Amino acid sequence: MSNGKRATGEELAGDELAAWHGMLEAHATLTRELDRRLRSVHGLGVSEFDVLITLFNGPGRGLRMTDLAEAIMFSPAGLTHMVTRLERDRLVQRAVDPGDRRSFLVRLTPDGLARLVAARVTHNDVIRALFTTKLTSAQLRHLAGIWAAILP
Amino acid sequence: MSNGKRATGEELAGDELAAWHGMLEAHATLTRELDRRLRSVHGLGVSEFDVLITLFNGPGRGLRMTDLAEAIMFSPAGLTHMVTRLERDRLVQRAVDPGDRRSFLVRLTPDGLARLVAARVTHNDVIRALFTTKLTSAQLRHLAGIWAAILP
DNA sequence: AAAGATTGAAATGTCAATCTTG
DNA sequence: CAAGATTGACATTTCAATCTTT
Repeated sequence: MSNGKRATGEELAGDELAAWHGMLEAHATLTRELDRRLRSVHGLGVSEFDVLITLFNGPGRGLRMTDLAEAIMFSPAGLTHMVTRLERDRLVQRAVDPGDRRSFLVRLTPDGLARLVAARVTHNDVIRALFTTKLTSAQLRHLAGIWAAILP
Repeated sequence: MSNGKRATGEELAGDELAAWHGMLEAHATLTRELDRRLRSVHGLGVSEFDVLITLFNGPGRGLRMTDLAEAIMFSPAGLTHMVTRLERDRLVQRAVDPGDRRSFLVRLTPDGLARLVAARVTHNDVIRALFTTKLTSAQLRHLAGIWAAILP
């Protein structure tokens, strides 16, 4: 019984340990390299890229602060700080939501759109080079199923 | 062609996108919950736990700063700050390496060992509850193989 | 000079408290 | 009062520069 699942209280071992530890290592390795490349080539960190791509995919290239924070798994305060930086760099713009004046709509500026489009190429290249092209189609399919089973 | 791998320059889509995005979401979700639980029950964050468990697995319950930093994927400076905090809390102890006086050996104290042993139960319980028990044995095996294919 | 480690400054993100609008 | 967002204080981690030993 050197592999497989164990009972509560026992140590993680075998595939259980490899599955968990592998995710930690893979995540750290991939996001660090992605961050390094995005930062050196485009002056954007992974977090900044996530904001821009999420806005890009939103209706009208924009989103409310709350919805944006939820989408990228940021705290409200954290997002405020980040958007303040991005607005200073003229990549996004805030405007009061006419429908609910408590809300701010964040939108990509033309500069932000241009930076995003350029960075997206690097982003996808890195992910393919370090991740998806190292896996078979079956492995990619399995992985998608695994995340679906774990996430609510 | 709504699934599978794409050529360079194209957008991530289908299983490729699900595999990548799923890892980001799963990692964030799992490590946050793990951190919350470890912190509230044992007063340890995930990073602190990683240091303690890595020392525990080291020869003689200790490691050199450099080797410890490498094992937990920390920068040298980051590890120095962290070990300073852990030493203040009497969970680890630094001592000059007799063999090479540039090095410091970090060791678990009795307090550190006790905290680790207690926290490890919570740690393993959370990982099983949120992760490994939601997957079949085949999925765990696939996952282990996937990380092996990606990591160098 | 190179390796091991540390120091202080800077960047990033979270929490608690607060302000405004619904 | 609840929801949306912000503010300031704090914790954590990294980078560049530095110190000591090999």
